[in-house]
Amino acid sequence: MKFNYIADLNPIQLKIVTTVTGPIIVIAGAGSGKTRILTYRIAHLMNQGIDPLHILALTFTNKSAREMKQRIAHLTGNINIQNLCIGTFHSVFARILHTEIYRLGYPSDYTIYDQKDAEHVIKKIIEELHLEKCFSKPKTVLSRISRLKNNLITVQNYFDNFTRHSQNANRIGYIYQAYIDRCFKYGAMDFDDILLRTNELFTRFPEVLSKYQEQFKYILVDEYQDTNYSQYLIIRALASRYKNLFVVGDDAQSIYAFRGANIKNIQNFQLDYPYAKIFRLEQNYRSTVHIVQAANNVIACNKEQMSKKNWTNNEKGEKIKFYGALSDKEEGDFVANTLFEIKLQYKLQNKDFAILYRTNAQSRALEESLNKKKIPYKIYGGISFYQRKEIKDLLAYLRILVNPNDEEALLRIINYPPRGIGPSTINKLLVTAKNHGKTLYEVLNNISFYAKEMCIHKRITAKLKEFFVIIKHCSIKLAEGAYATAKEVVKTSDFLSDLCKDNPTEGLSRYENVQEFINSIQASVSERLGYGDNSLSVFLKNIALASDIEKTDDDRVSLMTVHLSKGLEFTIIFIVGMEENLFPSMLSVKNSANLEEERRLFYVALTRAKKQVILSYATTRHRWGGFPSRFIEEIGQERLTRYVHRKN
DNA sequence: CTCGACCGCCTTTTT
DNA sequence: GGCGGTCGAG
Repeated sequence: MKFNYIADLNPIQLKIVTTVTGPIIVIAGAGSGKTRILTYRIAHLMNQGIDPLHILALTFTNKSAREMKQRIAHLTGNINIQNLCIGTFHSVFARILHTEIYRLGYPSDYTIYDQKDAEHVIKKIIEELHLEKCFSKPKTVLSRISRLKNNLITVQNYFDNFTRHSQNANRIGYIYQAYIDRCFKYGAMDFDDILLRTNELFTRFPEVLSKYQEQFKYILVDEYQDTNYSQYLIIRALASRYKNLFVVGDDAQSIYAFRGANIKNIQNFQLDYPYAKIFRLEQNYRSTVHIVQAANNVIACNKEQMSKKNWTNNEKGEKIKFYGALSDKEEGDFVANTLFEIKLQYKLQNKDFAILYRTNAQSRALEESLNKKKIPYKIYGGISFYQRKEIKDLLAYLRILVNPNDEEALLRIINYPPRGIGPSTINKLLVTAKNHGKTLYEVLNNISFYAKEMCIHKRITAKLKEFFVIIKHCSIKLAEGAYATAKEVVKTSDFLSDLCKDNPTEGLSRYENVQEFINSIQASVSERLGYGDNSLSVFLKNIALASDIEKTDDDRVSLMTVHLSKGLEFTIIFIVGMEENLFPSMLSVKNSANLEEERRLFYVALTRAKKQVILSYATTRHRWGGFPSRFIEEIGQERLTRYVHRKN
């Protein structure tokens, strides 16, 4: 299979794509053809006769993994494309753990906890240790623990080196210990555990590491500037035998420090691999001169950065536009109206436009305005489909069937829909389980035996039995697959009747969500047919790591946070909410490192656009509102025009 | 002891 | 504007 490297790539790109072995780092400016490099390189490896089984490509989002796979399939004509391992760190290593984790005492059908699940476990631990006064927000505690895990700091390590006789630090240590124990007992892992346990696996079982070193002889990492220490160690371990490690990144686009991303990973690559070849891609093929220069002006305000000169041969284009609105509502109307006009003027499609914002909460005002104008849109991210209450409830039923130790899931549904099992009964159950060293599931399974000791009413015992019959009944269906099981859960748990109770319209949409979910199971199961795996278990892991159901690719305006927009491009970009304390966020302005990350975030936003960027802010907004962002000034007068305020 | 209604909270960003 | 927590009724 051949494709035309020469015509599609510039000389540097060609060199990068065809240098097959050894460590390579590419510093790739925005719009410099990074995705093209990655896809062509993988296609080239395959054309050189390298078995796709030996190639591992790690991306930052599932979406980019999917897109990359499609492009490679296109380039290579589909040879063995399904053997190619492309995915996010989390999805790739979750899959590896599925086969290897038994070595660490976890079940292969382990459950993956999302942030809300993890927060809830932390919350219960705080309550049990009576530390509510010290830590009112589980979220904060979880993020501290997350930092420790991402830096592979064990509990012991933490107590030895980081607590320094501070009482609060010690308390965090106790919660950390309890959290790890509990997750292990539940057969559960949070997102950080997937990376942490992979490291543990590779360290404790060299033969396992060796196996995957042999499998993944060629490793490619996208968005290397956003890897954390835990991810860095995994890559280093896997690549240490063959050293065919190819990383791409741009320090100017590092926007995940809050999640533990460490910019040193990219800066120190050449220390780890002294013979690494380094390439720079500085020509921007995406944007106009005005956009590239505006972005350069903005990023130049940062002190911490590797120097580079991004430039373009593209047309000059139009200046960045800036509009001041009176309210968030009016800002939405401005965006909808302007979008509509530009679309007619340049004969564009809806999907040529994206509207970007700093926080998910900003999407609502935009939705209303777009609806008024009848402009179809799609919101990415936000409260994802799988995080909706009704879906999480249904998921909890499925989780408990696959992994009976998942107490978090069990507690979620033991009284949902309401069946008369309240907090005090649940507490008795927990105490009994603890006293006998049993799991909650085991106690329920044998409730007649424990009922007397627990001093519960016959009526309540009956309720508990009734509940457990539902669980048992559904687990019989497991053999028939995920789809049949989910349908059985909905049927026997009386799930749907509860949905419409309070609010008929909202209830209907919840009902539809459940329907859609069931359908998606069916689709996913038929897709996966023949894998010979417990389909429900695999399905649950996949959706824990997927952010959303992919909708069909129709003609809609895209709405998303700036974070989610990284790696994407659109003809026209709107960036709304350009206000001090919103963008940059108020939590970042006190600290220069955080402010610089916000600035990189704005840099990412600007460089998504091919032809035009339109900025706006509102003087009043639900909570904040106010003054134009400092970033507006940083664009530079020669790149910016301000709208004269129109009265509508 | 459980359920449902109401009140007040808080709002970065994500695998 | 959505969620969790609290309080009063059954």
